[in-house]
Amino acid sequence: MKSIIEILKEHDIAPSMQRVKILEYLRNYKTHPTADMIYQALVDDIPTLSKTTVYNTLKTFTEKGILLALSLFENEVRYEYNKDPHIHFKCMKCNKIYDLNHSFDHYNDNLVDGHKILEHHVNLKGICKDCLKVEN
Amino acid sequence: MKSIIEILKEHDIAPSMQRVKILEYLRNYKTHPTADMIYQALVDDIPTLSKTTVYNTLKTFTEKGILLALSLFENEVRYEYNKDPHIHFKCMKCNKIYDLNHSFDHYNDNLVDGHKILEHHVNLKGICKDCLKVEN
DNA sequence: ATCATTGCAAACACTTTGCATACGC
DNA sequence: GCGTATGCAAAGTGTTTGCAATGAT
Repeated sequence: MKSIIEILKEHDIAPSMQRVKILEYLRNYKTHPTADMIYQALVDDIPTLSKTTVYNTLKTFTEKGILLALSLFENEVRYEYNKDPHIHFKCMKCNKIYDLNHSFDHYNDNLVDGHKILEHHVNLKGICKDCLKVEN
Repeated sequence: MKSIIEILKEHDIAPSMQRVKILEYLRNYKTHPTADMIYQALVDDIPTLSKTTVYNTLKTFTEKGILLALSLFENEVRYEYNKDPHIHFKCMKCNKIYDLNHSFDHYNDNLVDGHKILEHHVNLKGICKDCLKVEN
């Protein structure tokens, strides 16, 4: 597996402690965290960490194409590292967000009603496998 | 066409000037406005209108099922009245949001990877018909 | 020494809350 | 008159900005 530092360099980003830890976190935990969740997770490890740095870093990563910024179902931005085609599913009970590996080429490079489609985001909502178990 | 007051009563909402105007606006202008856009559009007509009332009203309408609150592509909530099945398309150039009448029953009442799907939101992004014309 | 990154504090934008006033039946 | 809707002001979130201190080469 490629090292975090390699990935940063490939994207023309100078490695720093904070940047490495943040990207590492996003690569390890595919939980679509918010900036605040990332901050909370890392501040024990880097006590001087500031939220500003987290925001700056996420912005840089997103601009350079390492991360994807998601507006899923609520009014907050979530970030993810995974770039493989997939869709999102959010459980209405436990609020967990799952990646589903349903590729969805339906609209790729296509014209729909005369509009040129460049991206598509499919967000599903319902009750997840685990919560269904608890219900029954 | 059903009157706004009828619709309100059907949903157990006491009609008031503000409520009527807000729902009227959303029924007439299918632009997926934010709370602020609605406020700006109506404040000339109702000079005493407050944003709190707009927020309260949108919340009530959403809870009672008259409106749908959308987290489309940015970090802000947009509201729509239209409940027919459709998907959203946002132009990356002019930022306009279109409704596309592609019903999308693909995932309806379905289990995907063991999760029970209750809602789906399909958001497309690209260049709209009009902006394509300007480009060429 | 230079240039970029970090991080505090303050500003900002959007939304919610507390509460007194006003309205409608 | 009573109960609800309204709207001001203040508080609460999530995020951005200005800028001085720090860090890396």
